[in-house]
Amino acid sequence: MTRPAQIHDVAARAGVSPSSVSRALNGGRHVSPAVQARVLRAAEELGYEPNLNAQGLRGQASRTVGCLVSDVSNPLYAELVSAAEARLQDEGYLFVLGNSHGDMARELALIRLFRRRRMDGLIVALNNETHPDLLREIEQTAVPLVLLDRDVSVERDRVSADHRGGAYAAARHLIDLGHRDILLVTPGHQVRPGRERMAGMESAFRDAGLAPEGLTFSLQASSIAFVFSDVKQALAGPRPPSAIVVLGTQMLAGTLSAIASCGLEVPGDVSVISIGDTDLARYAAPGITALRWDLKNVGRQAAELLLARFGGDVAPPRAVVFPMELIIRKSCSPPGSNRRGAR
Amino acid sequence: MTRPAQIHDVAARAGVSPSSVSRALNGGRHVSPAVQARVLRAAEELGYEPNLNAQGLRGQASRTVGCLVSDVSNPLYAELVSAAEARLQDEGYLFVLGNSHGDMARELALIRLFRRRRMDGLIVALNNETHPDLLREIEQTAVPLVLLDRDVSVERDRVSADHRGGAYAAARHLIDLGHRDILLVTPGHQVRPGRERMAGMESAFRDAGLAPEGLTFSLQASSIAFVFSDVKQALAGPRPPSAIVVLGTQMLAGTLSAIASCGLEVPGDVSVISIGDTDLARYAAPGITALRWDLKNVGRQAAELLLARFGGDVAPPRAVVFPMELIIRKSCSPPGSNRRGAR
DNA sequence: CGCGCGACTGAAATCGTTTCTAGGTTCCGC
DNA sequence: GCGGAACCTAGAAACGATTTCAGTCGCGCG
Repeated sequence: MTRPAQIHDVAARAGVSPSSVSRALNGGRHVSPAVQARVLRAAEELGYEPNLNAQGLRGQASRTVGCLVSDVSNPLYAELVSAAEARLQDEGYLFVLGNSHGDMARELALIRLFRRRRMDGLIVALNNETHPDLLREIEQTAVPLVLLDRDVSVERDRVSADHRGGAYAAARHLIDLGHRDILLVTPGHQVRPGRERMAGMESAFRDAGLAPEGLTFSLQASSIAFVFSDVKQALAGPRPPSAIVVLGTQMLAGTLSAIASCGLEVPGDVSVISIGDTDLARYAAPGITALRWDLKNVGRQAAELLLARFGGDVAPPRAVVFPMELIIRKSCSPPGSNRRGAR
Repeated sequence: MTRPAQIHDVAARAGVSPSSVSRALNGGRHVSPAVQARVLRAAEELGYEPNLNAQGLRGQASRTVGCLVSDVSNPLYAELVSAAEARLQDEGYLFVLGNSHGDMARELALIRLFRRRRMDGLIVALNNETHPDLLREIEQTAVPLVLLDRDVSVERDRVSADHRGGAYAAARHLIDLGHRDILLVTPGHQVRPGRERMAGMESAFRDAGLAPEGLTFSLQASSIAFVFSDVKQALAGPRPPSAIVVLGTQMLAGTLSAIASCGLEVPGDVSVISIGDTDLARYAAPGITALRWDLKNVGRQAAELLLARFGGDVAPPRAVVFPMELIIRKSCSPPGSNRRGAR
C-alpha cells in the first residue's frame, strides 16, 4: 500500500527528465527510440499509472462522459446505457451514471455535478422538459450533449424513437380488427414518449374516421403500483374496453394480472398490445403483440454522436430517429371472439 | 460559452484572496461572517463551480466510486447498480459504471482505469475469480473495494446472496413433492453463484438420501441462446425430467418456450422453479415458483460498506450475506399430475 | 574549419484548487 | 497603555501531470 508511482519516479528510474517521460508515453514524437524504450520499461516495472486528475487539470479533456437517466433498473434504460457505455469504453472513455429517480432536484444537481467534474460530454434523459432552471442548465452546458427522446427547446443533438409512428401502427392494427373501445394505460404525458404515443393513437383514430373519444384514459397510473387496480376498475366498468394498449413500458405486468384476476382471457375477451418488447411480452402465454425498437442502437448512436463531436464535428445539431416495429403475436383478435357465456 | 469562473474570479469580485474563498466555501471556519457572505454572493453571481480535477489533485479524495459488472442490461445487476448509485449519490459521490461483457481483458483494463482515475472506492463483480493478473490487480488496489457475490481469494469486504441455501430450499421443495428426475438449467460454474446453487442442490439430494446423479446437467447453455434448444432436447430425450430448475437468471424465458413448444404444460407435465424473481416469473401463466433475494438491499449494502470505509472504518473485512426466499406460486406439483393421454 | 540546422532533451511555467505559514488586527485584561 | 491571545486574512507552496521554450549536441554543407 505504498504511494503510487509518479512521473517523477519513472523519470528517475529511466535517468531522464519528467518531460521526456511524458513525451515517451504520450506522443512518442520528439523522443529518441533509446529513451522511449528505457521509459517504457521503467514505467512498466514501477506499474506507473498517470494520475488522471492531474492530466485533466493540465490538459482539458477528462475522457469522461456523464449519463443521466431516471433509473437504470428500468430495463429500457439498462439496455440503452449498456450499449452506450460499451461504445464509449472502446474509445477509452469513462462512463458516469446518475439516476434521477424522476426527481427534478436530483436532475439539476446531477447536471451541475457533471459540469463541475468537467465531463467531456453528456447523455441525458430529462424527466422534466420545461422547467426553466433545467433548460438553463442544459443551455449553459458547454460540452457536447445528447438528449434522449425528449422535447426540450434547446438546440442540441438528439436521439429518439418514433413513438408516434409506432403507436399509430398499433392503433391501426386494433382498429382494423374492429376494436372501437380501447383503453390506454399510460404513465402520463409529462415527457415526449408519452405525448407522441398518444398523438399517434389519436391520429390513427382520426384517419379511420373515428372520434378519438373512443379512447379511454387511465392517466392516474403514474405510479406503476396503480396499474393493476386502475385496469381492473376499467374492466369492471359499465362499458369495458375490448382492447388495451399498454403505453408504459413497465405496466404490462400489472395489466395482465388485472385481466387475469377479472377472469378474462387474452385475446378472447380483451386484446392487448404492449409498447416495449420485454421478456414478459415475448414469453407470456399467449405472446403479447408488441412494439419494438432497437435500444442498443439508440444507446450506441448517442455515444456515436458524442464521439463525433469530440472529434471536432461542428455541424448543426442532428436528430436521429429510430423506427418502431409492430411484432404481431397472439394477443389480438377481433372484439367479441369469446361469445358471451362461452366460458 | 465563456471560460467558466475560477476561484480567482470569485476572490476578485468579493475583494478577498483565493484562500479565503476556499475556506468560505468549504469549511466555513476561520472566516468572518462578513467575508463568508460576500464570497457566497460572489460565487452565486458568477455561477462558480469548483473544478473537481483540481480539487482532486490537491486534496486526495475524488469523491468517485467505480463499479464493475458484466452487464447492466442484466436486470439483476441493473437493480443492484441502481440502488448502490442512489445511496452513493446521496453522499455526493459520482458513480462510474463499467461493463466487462464477460471479457477478462476488459475487466482488467477497467480496474486499471479505475485506479488511474484515483477512484475512492470500487464495487466489483468479477467474471473470472481465479486469473492471477486479476487477483493481483485486486490485491494491489489500495482503496476500499467490495466484492459482489464472488469467491476471490483476497481479504476484502464482500456482499453475497445465500445461493446455496436458496437452492437447497428449492430442491427440497421439489423432492418433497416427489420429484426425482430434475433438470438443472445452469449458466455454468465459473462464478460463485453457479457453484453455490449447484452445491445447495446436491446437498439437498444427499440429505434426502438420494444420489445427486438424479440431477441432469445442461452446462453447455453458457449462452442464453442455447437454452431453448438444450431444454427441448432434454424434454424429448429417453428419460425426460419431471421438474426443471432454472439456475440462470436470464434463462427462464428460453426454458418456458421450450416446454411450450414440446406441447407440455406447467406444472402438469413439468414443474418449474426459477432462481431470480423476474417479471416473467411473477406474471407468467401459471406464476412460476421462484427464489427471490433483495437486490436493492445488496446494492445498498455494498455502498454502505464503502461509505463506512471512507468514514475511516478500519475493521477487518466483513462479509454480508443476504437470505433467499422461495416464493411458492403455481408452477410446481407432484410428478405425473397430467396422466398419460390426458390431453 | 566554421556555421547553421535539425533533432532531442531538460528546466520551468502552467492548470485550479487546498492548505500551511506567517503576518496583521482587534480586543481584552492587567 | 501595553502585552498577548484570538481571530482573520493574504501569500506561497503543493498536488502531478503536460507543454513551451531554450539550450545542447551532432552533422552536413559551404
